[in-house]
Amino acid sequence: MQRAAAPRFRPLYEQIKGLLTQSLVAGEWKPGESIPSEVDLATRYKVSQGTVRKAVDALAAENLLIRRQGKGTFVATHSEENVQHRFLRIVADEGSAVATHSVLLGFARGRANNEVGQDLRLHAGSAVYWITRALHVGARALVLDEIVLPGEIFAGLDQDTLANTRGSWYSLYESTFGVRAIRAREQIKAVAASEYLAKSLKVVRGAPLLRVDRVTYTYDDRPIEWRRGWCKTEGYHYVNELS
Amino acid sequence: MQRAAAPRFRPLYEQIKGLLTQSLVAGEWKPGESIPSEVDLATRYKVSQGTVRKAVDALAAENLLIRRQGKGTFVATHSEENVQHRFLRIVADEGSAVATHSVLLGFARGRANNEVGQDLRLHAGSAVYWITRALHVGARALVLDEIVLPGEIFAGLDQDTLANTRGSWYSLYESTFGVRAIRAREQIKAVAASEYLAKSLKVVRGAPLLRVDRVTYTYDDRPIEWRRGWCKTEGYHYVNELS
DNA sequence: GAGTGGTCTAGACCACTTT
DNA sequence: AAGTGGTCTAGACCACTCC
Repeated sequence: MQRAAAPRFRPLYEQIKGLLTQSLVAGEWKPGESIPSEVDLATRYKVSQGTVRKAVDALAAENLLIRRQGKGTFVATHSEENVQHRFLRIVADEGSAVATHSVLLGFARGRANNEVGQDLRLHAGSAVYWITRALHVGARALVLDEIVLPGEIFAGLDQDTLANTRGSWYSLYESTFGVRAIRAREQIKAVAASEYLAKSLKVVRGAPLLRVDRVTYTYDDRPIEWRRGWCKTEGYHYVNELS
Repeated sequence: MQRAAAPRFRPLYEQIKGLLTQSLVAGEWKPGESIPSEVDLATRYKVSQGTVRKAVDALAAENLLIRRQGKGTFVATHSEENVQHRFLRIVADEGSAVATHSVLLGFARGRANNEVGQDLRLHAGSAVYWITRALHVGARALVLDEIVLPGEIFAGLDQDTLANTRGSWYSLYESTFGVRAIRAREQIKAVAASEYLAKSLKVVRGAPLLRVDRVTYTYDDRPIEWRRGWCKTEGYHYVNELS
């Protein structure tokens, strides 16, 4: 492979990384499938195995690929057990993961308001799906979520599909709409429960709740989902590792 | 270098990483200083430069070392401008970093209670410093922190030192006590402001606050600091990147 | 045993910083 | 020009998985 004439130096392995990402976006290899072996990729791109290796390492570090010694390199998916809670940071106070199930409360087609439109980089008034759901732990509601999805990306989404989805919604996005959630940014505030929230979450009005805003992105930092969740934190908390 | 006979395979570069970490712990290279060049280290450990490289890469990924092309590899420090906010996740709603200064409110020698003792892995009743401070933005208090430090590690700590510390306390720990904060774990809840908190933060009693518990660790996962902070989130929020 | 990713080496050369 | 980290190569061999 020829190094592109560049005003600023761009390493070969980054170019390879870009080509691999393109193939991922184009769906050449689907979530859960294995990609070609390192030697095959090296042949294909006419570089050494070491260079392919560095590109794959970078994508694995970003959780786009998963390496398995002796088996191969696989396209990451949200359906796997071990990543079910990849974006869920709420745990019980004792530290155990929460087993939640989703209860659909509302589903509507609508138009993006200013706040959502800006976060999702949509034109004002773009068509969106506006969804409300609760996350239950056993019989008790722990989180109430408002979820907004761009109509263009999730065309044809319907209520029944969502109501029947078990596990993470991100695996649904992936399998049904070919949209892969890669990273997310959360903004957290403490707020007082409104009348409606208090009733839904069975707390007193004005009770302190965690409000978690999330924008989720796919490849190339393209936003695909807007969320606002209100979470009761008695017996539960939000965890974060800093380094 | 001879590969250690091992029941389970342990890569060479991990062993080198361990040796480098030992030197860091022992203080052979101090924060801000440069470590020997890759070729020097390769000679010293009798391995190839590539192997040293991989070990250094790993430590750089953990933020223990900082690589600077053309200059060398340096021991990370908390005094640098760009890492001042390494552990501070509170930002203004517009996204700009907050410029805070610390105001010391209380300083006492005491004994660890059960909760703190457990988190800091101290024996019940161990001597600790018990500190209260506020983080101000301009004239307004934004966060109220309770900070507990093990007496053994921070022997000789006094009130004036803390009161005169500008910037992150972690640089003080580093420079004065040789204790390097490496990583931290935070647990976040929404709580209602107590009488005392309401007065300190100038909010109404019962107002929702973010309660952020943090345990900070040094090398080998040894806990060095316990914190509980209460944070007002009007105009500010806690940010987190998920991937 | 064959195929995969993972480690390690030795050497060449490039990009960046300082002298 | 010298010294540092950064890239890239080619090849050998190791560890793991599956047939």
